[in-house]
Amino acid sequence: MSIQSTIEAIASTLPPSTRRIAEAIRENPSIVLENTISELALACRTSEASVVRFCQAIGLSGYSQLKIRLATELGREFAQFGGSLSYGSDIVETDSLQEMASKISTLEILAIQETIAKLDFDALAEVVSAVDSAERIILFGVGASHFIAEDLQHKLFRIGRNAFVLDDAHEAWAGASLLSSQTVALGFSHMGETKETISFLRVARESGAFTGAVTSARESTLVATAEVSLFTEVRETTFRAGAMVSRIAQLAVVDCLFAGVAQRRFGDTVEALKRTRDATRDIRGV
Amino acid sequence: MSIQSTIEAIASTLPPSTRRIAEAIRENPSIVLENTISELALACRTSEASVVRFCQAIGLSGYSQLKIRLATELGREFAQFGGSLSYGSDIVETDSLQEMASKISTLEILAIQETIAKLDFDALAEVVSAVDSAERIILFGVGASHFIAEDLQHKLFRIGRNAFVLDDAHEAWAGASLLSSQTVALGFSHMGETKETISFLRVARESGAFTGAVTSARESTLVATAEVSLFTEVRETTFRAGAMVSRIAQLAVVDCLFAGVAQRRFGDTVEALKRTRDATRDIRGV
DNA sequence: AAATTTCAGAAAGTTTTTTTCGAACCGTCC
DNA sequence: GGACGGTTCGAAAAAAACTTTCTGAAATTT
Repeated sequence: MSIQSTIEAIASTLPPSTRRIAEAIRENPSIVLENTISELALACRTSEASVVRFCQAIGLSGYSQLKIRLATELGREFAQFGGSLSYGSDIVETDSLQEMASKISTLEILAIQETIAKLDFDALAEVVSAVDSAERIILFGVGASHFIAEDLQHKLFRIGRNAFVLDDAHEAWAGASLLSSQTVALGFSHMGETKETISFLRVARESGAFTGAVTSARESTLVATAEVSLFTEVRETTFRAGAMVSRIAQLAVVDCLFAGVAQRRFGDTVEALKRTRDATRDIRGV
Repeated sequence: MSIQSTIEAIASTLPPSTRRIAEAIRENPSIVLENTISELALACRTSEASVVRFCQAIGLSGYSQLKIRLATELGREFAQFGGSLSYGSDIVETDSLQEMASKISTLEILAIQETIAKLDFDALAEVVSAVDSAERIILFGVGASHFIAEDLQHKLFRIGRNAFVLDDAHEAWAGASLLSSQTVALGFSHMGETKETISFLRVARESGAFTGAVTSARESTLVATAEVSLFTEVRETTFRAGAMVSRIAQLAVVDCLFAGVAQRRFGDTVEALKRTRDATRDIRGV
């Protein structure tokens, strides 16, 4: 994982003095290359010691390491994007559409990268197995997470899996209570504390279904309720409209899940997708 | 001029001791990043002073400079030759989950990048204006595109816009025929040839509504029907399950559109989103 | 309110880099 | 051959940069 995304990732968990350093680097990474540790410390109104602590916090041995790693990374970035990458800054009133788009896309890209980088593939394999062999797959999510559930349902249906999205809490509980061991129940909730989704998973689990959660909150009730959890990596702190970014990350996870199932069932995703695509082509005009 | 070619150029003119350093760096540039000046000096059977003299000979102030400049340069090289290896390979039967996830995420990231890079911001501004001032916003999409429409509807609703998703073709035509100039109609279709969506936009346009399309097909009937079109960039060629990638790109466009509208209406997205977030927090349990 | 933990900076310590300076070397000229 | 101007070179001193340690302050918990 890149240094800059690591900084992004843990910036919010850092204590004030150390965080100022993270902010400064986020705004202008080359500050590290152009300044000594003392100068950077002064610029951040802190001490050299804190800069070293910061370096260690992001997994590096010290400031010299940071210099080299960041230099490598900036060189790489420059080659790819021509130097026009703006990490992390928040959307403000005066942003042009271009600036806004660039910020949003950067954050979305970052979210996908980090989510995939940190994805627990053992957990994913478990869920894939369960979904692959289940008789029914019940999906549930409220609000924005509802669309994620629908998206997955749509895709699973296309490869012949019996996937359902339950639309409201009552239906969900009723449905959940009828589940058996041949059933997989997946709950989607960004914050991991949506009451309905938690209840849904709890009832499903009590009925003997395999239960999985997709969320960004590792320490949440939802995670405690589910047998297996898949996590998205989203930082709401830097960009306040985190809903957009969160959803993209969830979709990335869903895509991996789907691809895994599709691969198992068809050896190759191609055949199945080609088949359904041919079918949908018929109902389309010219 | 790059450091490495400078070294190449003057190596022959250097005195023996200094030249040994040039040779060593030419053979393995990263030796500079991994060693201190003393270690490098030792490895070249010479002294620290000579290393510094070498640095000055190639126009740098000292060894630290060399480290940073070389790191940047090596990073750039890697991005050009080493970083692009995993691009474009298709998902195959034997891929592990990790490989698959990496491929999917790479393609999704690529799609976002290219879509935003090529986005027509004048067209976006037009759509933002229209959505901002419209009395009603009607969205329509079939299949996977339906979720995109729903997603946007959800978001627009949260900032107080009257956005609707029409669920089937009949409803869409009935709804579209009642539209007025105070209405915005947006149609979503990945391939741009979905019959229902085209009809929807046509009827809407005939009724005097402002019509927009979001699609990846620049030469499509949908684009011809709509007043303004926003395009996604998706490389179907490399990855046959293009639906996943296409959807992510569409969402990225939708996010920009939404952010633009939110910014206009509230100056800053923050307040509106905070407000609705507070509201939804109430209905969540612990 | 006391105890504990966390955080931050001063200062000491260490490593790394830079500079200085004199010795060795080399070719040239006397 | 030996003195001389020039260059090259490395040892060692000096400076700078970096890291570690320690202590007091602040925040948090008990």
